Amino acid sequence: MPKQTFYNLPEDKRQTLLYAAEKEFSRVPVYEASISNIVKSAGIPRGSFYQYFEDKEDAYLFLLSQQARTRQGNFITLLQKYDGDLFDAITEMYRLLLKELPEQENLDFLKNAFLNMTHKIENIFNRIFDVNENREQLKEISTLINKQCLNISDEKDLHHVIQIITSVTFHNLVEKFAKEMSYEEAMDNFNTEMNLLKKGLYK
Amino acid sequence: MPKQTFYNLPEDKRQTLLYAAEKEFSRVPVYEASISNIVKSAGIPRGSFYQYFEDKEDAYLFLLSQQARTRQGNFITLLQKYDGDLFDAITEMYRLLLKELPEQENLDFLKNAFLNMTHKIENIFNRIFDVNENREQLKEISTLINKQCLNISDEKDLHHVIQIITSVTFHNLVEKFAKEMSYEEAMDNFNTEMNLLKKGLYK
DNA sequence: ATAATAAATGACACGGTGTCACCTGTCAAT
DNA sequence: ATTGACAGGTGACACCGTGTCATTTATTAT
Repeated sequence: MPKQTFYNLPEDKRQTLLYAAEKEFSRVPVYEASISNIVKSAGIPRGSFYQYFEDKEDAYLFLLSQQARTRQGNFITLLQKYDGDLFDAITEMYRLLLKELPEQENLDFLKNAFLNMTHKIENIFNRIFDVNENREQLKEISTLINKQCLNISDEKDLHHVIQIITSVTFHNLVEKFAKEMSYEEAMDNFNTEMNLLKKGLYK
Repeated sequence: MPKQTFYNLPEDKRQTLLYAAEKEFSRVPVYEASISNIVKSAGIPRGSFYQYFEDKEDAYLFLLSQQARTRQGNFITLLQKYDGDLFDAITEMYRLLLKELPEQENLDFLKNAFLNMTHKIENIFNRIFDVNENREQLKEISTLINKQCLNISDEKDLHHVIQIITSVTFHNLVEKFAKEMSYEEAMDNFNTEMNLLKKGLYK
């Protein structure tokens, strides 16, 4: 959290600083961003930055959550609009996000936020469950899975199902570590989610 | 990718170096890890490190993929064991992973790998779709959603469904950026996955 | 024995971080 | 008007990490 001094700042100076920070975080991912660039661009001395923020991350998370907050509320509204259809609401939300993105001046900022290491790790994770190593394997898997599955009609669907399961598994794993869950807790969550997924896909 | 010189190294020296790197990446997340510590711990001069690897990330990704590779093959075997039941296979895989984790000497390494920034960003992302702001909202959402949904019986399930959708959405978003997909491509993928999810949950 | 090639080495230039002793401006009390 | 106290401003500095490169050393081929 920014320090009190940050909030005591006159509006224009605060905006200048935030703008400089956003510019820097748009240029490169957080871990490559430098405070030196921010203060240079904002025209404030180095020491002042530390008067306002704990460190680089502090400023970054403030910006991120500030941007997130502007989207608050949308979801409920959309849910009402689509009469409780969760998927229609979320699809609309996703669509809006993608649609607005190219026009958004903070596109690079968001891009960096989402790319930030994550995809590298997900790629590695995908490798653990890699089923695309060669066509033979995929055929084999397809045959095996079709014994059980109702809804997977073609290869594209199979790929997507694996995507879904991978991302949910990944999410569970990250959550387990982040919230320091016990083995039992983690398995319990995982099973609940897998069962929900299962219902839709099985004979 | 490590350079050729790395592979030319005598086995014991290579192991010492890898061990030192793993130790450092277990101590802190990649972006905090330092080459200085690795070379000090491995007892090699700084310049040598750059003889073997491009940079820190290079060594890190090598270690990660090396560890991932040891799990290769498991998945197909499990799939056969469970006669093509995708969920049983993946659940078993997850279970094994969690079960083995505490005994694994590289626990901290894996922990850092999964925590590495990701959860911070996911948390922010969750905030965008935040439906847990207050009980009232959750009730409201629950009522709305139950008009459409078949399988969500209690609040816990609702929470998990939202988790699933969030993580799939998140995954799609990261993928879109990582693979520089067009709007159409991204929406297409997203819709396919949402439809697969939908089938299981709707009246 | 010699040349050629590959690898090893560590000092160094560069750039970034966070701190701290000191400076400045403001404002209430005298 | 003067003082002191205090919040905030400032930038030089100590420290640490990166990647490079000229030089040295080892290895191999001729």
